[in-house]
Amino acid sequence: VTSLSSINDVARLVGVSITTVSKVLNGYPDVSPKTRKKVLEIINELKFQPNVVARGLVKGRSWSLGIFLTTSFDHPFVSGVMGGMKETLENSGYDLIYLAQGSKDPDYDFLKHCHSRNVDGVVVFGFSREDKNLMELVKSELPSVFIDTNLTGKRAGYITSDNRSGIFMAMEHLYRLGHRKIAFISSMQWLLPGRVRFEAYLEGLRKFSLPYVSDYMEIREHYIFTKENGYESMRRMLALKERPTSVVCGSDLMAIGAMAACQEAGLKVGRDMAIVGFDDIELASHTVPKLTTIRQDFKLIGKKSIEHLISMIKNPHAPPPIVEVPTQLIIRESCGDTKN
Amino acid sequence: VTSLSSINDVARLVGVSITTVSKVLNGYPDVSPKTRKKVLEIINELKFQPNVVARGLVKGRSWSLGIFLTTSFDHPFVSGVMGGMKETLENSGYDLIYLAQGSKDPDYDFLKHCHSRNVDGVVVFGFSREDKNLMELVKSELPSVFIDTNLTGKRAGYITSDNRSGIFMAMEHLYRLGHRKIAFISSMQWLLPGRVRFEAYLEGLRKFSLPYVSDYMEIREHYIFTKENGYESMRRMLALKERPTSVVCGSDLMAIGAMAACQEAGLKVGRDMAIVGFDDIELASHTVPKLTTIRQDFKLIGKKSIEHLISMIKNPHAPPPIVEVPTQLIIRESCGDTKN
DNA sequence: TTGTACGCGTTATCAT
DNA sequence: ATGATAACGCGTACAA
Repeated sequence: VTSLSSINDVARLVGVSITTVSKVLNGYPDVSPKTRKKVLEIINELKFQPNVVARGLVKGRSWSLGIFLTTSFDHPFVSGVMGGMKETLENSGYDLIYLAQGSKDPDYDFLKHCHSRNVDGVVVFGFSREDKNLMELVKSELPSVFIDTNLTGKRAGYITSDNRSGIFMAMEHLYRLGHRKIAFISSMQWLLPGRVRFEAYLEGLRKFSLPYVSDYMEIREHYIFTKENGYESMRRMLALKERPTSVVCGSDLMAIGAMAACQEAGLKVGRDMAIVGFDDIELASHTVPKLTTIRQDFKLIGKKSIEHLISMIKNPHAPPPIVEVPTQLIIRESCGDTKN
Repeated sequence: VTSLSSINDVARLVGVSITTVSKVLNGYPDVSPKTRKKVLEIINELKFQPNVVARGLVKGRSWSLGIFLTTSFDHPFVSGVMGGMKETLENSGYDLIYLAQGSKDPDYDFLKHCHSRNVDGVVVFGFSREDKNLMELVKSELPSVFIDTNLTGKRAGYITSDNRSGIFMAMEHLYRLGHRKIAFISSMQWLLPGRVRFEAYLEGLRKFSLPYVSDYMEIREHYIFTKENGYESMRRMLALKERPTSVVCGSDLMAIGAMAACQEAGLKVGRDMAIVGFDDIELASHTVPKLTTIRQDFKLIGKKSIEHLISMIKNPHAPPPIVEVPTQLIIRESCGDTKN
């Protein structure tokens, strides 16, 4: 679909060349006041608006950003982050193009798709850093921001949460409450957050001089941050002769699954077992008992990713972002530390 | 950003005109096998991919769809529906452009934005049907699909849930359980789902020969489907001399708020008060007691909206959709009908 | 079978 | 102050 009225129509009706119209459109000074006035009138009359696509073709700037997704939109993390993007997008002049990747095509190419759509920059969501498509993007000249994938390049940076501190806060909280047997249930080693959280857990063990007990670690490779996996892992832990008194989970959903396993086993979460989650999704404040968790600032992640992307586009020398958005310990009831 | 290599580069390297390259690109028969072969080779070598934007300029088809949002991405309804869109989008050849509306500009124009971006069609999410922007869209030639707004035009249709049946199912369920005092807490008369649900409630009253008690209806105009509003409304109801024994809520969040109000008043939901929600968001199955609710098929709504939009684009005579996606009663615990 | 010329809607250079 | 003209990357009728 093309514009109903083009710059040609405006020019014709005013009786000037399209060059002149273009000049008033772009605020050039060399056009007489009366001509400018007439042009503006016709523009209003015709409800004309310049075609940003055609403009992009000649200017080399499309005023559009691309976004790639692995998981779907209906995922608290994705939708939360995109919520943050939306606000930054408005009034920025940029539109956001969801680049739908055909799952059919085996050698589908991210970079090609970007060029084909003329996007000025791209946001990439939660892919593995080994993905050859990402490697290509990183090496390219296209400004790109990765969320939760620690890839960098001349024009590529990333945004993620400060997962390390998050895990530390969780462990410190438990430690202060007297826990010495702190288990860990998490997922997906091959994605940044999974890796970092696990490493932080190990580091935390040393930090608080806690013993390394491999039975207390459930982080199978193929794991995903789901309720079901949390449930299964917790069941295994509960079957241990000497079971942990507390568990740090890689996600709220896993924590919720773990809570279910405890309740099923007749344990009271918050008294017999302390559990802390990660994310602080809506659900976390609605469980019984309410979940103590590490909050990720979804909106800020989204906001920063767009801000940095635009900044890189505007300024060729802007350094690619490497930012860790602070996490926060939200104390509720699942560690038994409140009156309940 | 423009393509690294253009059709010109290919032509030059092969030693033919760009016309010939274009022909192999578009599968024209009139090109010799060897020429075609050479062209294909260079295309691979250069990792060339035609610029879909430039192509759109000349063909009048951009292979892109627009989407307007009132609320943000981080809303169970929006993200759920978009999840359904995603799957249909992949392999469809279309990309989805989030059209960010500058909140600054008072006379920002949807249609203009669409033309400016050359989108082939547009999905509009949850605006009021009185919105002048929507009126303009409906009257235009641009294929458009409205979600939860019953607007139609020559090239415009809508998709929504079968809210009416949903409310009926809820009321019938309560009626069968013996309830005769069925209250209604809902919101936003000016949006389609709000209106339909309320009308269905009134109709249900007649259907089941229940008395019209205005005290049992909380549907203030400015209301939004939030937990807080559900909470407030329930409190008011509980203060009634003769209070209802059951409540149908316009959303799960409202139902959750209502549950909180009941518990605060010392009532046991499921025994002293039956509550049914609407939506079946993730949260609904995690409340205590678990929420009985009317499920909307988010994904199907998303799927259908894209399918119909594409079909309208491909076929100028395709009738605009007017579809109501079935809803479903999900019986859990909040009406006291299960062992708990 | 191949290439010329024009057009899509716009901006930019350079005369006039 | 204004307007040809070329260009952006591509498709296509028509001529060769």
